[in-house]
Parts: sequence; C-alpha cells; structure tokens
Amino acid sequence: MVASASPASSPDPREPPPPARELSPVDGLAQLSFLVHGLLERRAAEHELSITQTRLLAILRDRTPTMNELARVLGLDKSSVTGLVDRAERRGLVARGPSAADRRAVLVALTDAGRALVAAAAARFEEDVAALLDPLPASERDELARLLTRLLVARAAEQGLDLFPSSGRP
Amino acid sequence: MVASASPASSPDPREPPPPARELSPVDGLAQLSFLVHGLLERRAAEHELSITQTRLLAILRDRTPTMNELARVLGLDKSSVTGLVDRAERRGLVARGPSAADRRAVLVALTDAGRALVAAAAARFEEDVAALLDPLPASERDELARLLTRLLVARAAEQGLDLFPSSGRP
DNA sequence: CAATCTAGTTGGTGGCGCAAACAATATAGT
DNA sequence: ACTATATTGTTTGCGCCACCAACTAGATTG
Repeated sequence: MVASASPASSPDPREPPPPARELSPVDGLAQLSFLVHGLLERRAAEHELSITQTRLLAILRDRTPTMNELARVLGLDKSSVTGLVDRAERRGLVARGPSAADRRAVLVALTDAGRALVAAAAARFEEDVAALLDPLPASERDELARLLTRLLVARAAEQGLDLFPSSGRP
Repeated sequence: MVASASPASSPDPREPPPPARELSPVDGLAQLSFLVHGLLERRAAEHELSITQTRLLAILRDRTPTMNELARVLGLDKSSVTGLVDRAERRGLVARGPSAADRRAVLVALTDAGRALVAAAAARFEEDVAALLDPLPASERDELARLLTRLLVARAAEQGLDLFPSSGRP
C-alpha cells in the first residue's frame, strides 16, 4: 500500500475469496490518511494556502506566540518560520509585533484578513470530511468516532499526554 | 482542528458531561490523518526519502509505467515527474528505459536497490500503523476495517472507480 | 563587566511543484 | 504520400518549503 490500493496480503491461490473483499486495517488507515490529507491540501490551495501556511494560521487562531514557539509547535527550524511568516505577512494575513517582556522576541498575530481566510478554509475542509462520512449511518459514524477516539487517546497516553486536559474543571 | 487538538464542539456550559469525552468523527479523522501521515514521513526520512519519492517507489513495485502515466497516478505535472525520476535515478533507485511501442515514451522501473529500499520503508511503516492499532482488540480492529473500507469504497464509487477491480475474475 | 546564552534574521543549498517553450515522434486528414 | 495536429518528455525559470551555518541584538550569568 503506502500509495496504491494493493489487496492486503495472503497470497493464497486456492479459492478466490468470494465478494468478501475488504481492506486490511493498515491499508484502510493509510489510504484514508492520504485521502484526508489531500482534501485539506485542495481546500487550502483554493485560498492559495499551503498546508504549512494553513497550520500556521490555524495555530494563530488561539494564541499569539513568538517565532520560537511557532517553530516548536510546527516542528520547523527557526529560519523556516522566518520565511513562512515573511510570506504570510507580505499577504497581510499575519502581523509581527514586539514583545513587552523580551525585546529580542517577535510576537506573531493573525490579522482580520488572516482570521477570515482560515475560518473559510477550515469550514470547507470540515464539510469535506463530513461529506466523506456521509455514506455511514449515524450509528456507525458514532462507532467510528468511538474507535478513533480510543486510538488517539491511547497514542496520546503513550506520549504522556491527556487528550482531554480541560475535562475535570480546575 | 486542522492542526491542533481542539475538543470537538458543543459549547454547553451547564454540567461538565461526565467522563463521556469523545472526539467528533470529523476531528477524529482529521487528527488521525495527520498522525498517520507523520508516521510515514518519519519512516521515509529514515531512508532519505520524501513522501513523494516513497509514493513513486511504491507505485513502481507493481508496474513499469511511462513518465506520463506516473504523472497521472501521482497527480503531478509531467515536468515535476521528470525531476522526481531524475533524482531517484541519480541515486540508483530507478532506471529509465525505452518503450518498444512508442519511441517517444520512457519507461520507469525499480532497480534492485530501489526495491529493497521501498520494501524496508514499507515494512517499518506497516509496523507503525499496526502498533497504532494495537490498543484495539481484534474484533474492534475488524470493525474499524469494515467501516474504513465502506468509506473508501463509497468515495471511490463516487469517482467512478472500483476499489477492487481484480475481484470477479475476468 | 565580561562571558555566555538565546531570539531572530540572513544567505546558501536542495527538494518539490507549476507553467511555458521546445524537440522528437505519432497520428490524422486530405 | 505529405502536411497539419497531437502527444511525450525535457528544459528553463519561477516560487515555496525546509535545512544548516553564520551573524546581530538583546538577555543572563559569572
């Protein structure tokens, strides 16, 4: 798999297994990931955004981090973030500002235009994913949500994180 | 969501819904896709491969297409594929050859080194995804496979494709 | 205050993607 | 058969994205 729809495994040339065709969980997950990633890429492109630009704007919806924090959250080199923010700033989507606490630091914030753009792109993307889920009846969507949540929670726990930190109130 | 782990929706500040925390299907799918995509990216990087290079090699496991076919399957411009194959060829992972049927066409094939490399990367990636699925008992993995297959088959059908073309024998 | 550390930018390199222009070959039209 | 048109692949030129190494300005520590 990885990129193509290869039929799982079991090269058993006895009886052609009747119409019980199904992807292995591994194949299913891999293909689905490419599909969803592609959806996001296309929607972002409609607004002239790369995936990275979109991630940048999405992060800025909630905070006004320094360049350094951005680099950590995005998992990029500082210099990559410089260029990323340069291009977004040139388009008027974000703005750089000084930090009161540290005169070396630079704070990055969403402009109104940037906020509008990321809202539009996110809405379209969510429609796409909702449409992808459409063929399933509600009960199975719930079941899928349950299974996916279990996977993500378990993965997060392995890394010492709590996926629902805002649960028990402070 | 899009990039960060936001807790679904429902801003209802009445009673904190007890430990019934769950991601929406949309959020779950989006996060999972990023996770799996990141896994593949990391494994590919271990072998100095980009995602695109990995897709190229993965496709070549099954066929020996022309440059043009590669461009269609990868969803890239012809000129992008030229560069892609150039770099892979320089590393000895693929080889170009003439087509008997059309003297304009160029066939691309995996070398032994390329085959070994993609096999190694794919194996590691499949381990990753299998590990991701580990927290689920077998019965739920099957259920997940069933749901994902339904989604992917429905999506493929919308585009006039059959996900299992080799099903009914010719 | 000097040594050191940190935040951000700059400059260089390379992969990746597109579009436009091109040579070689195929295919159609007449 | 011969010309017009279409297709295959490459080249060139552009921009984005990512890295590293080197640098400046400002903070921190001795």
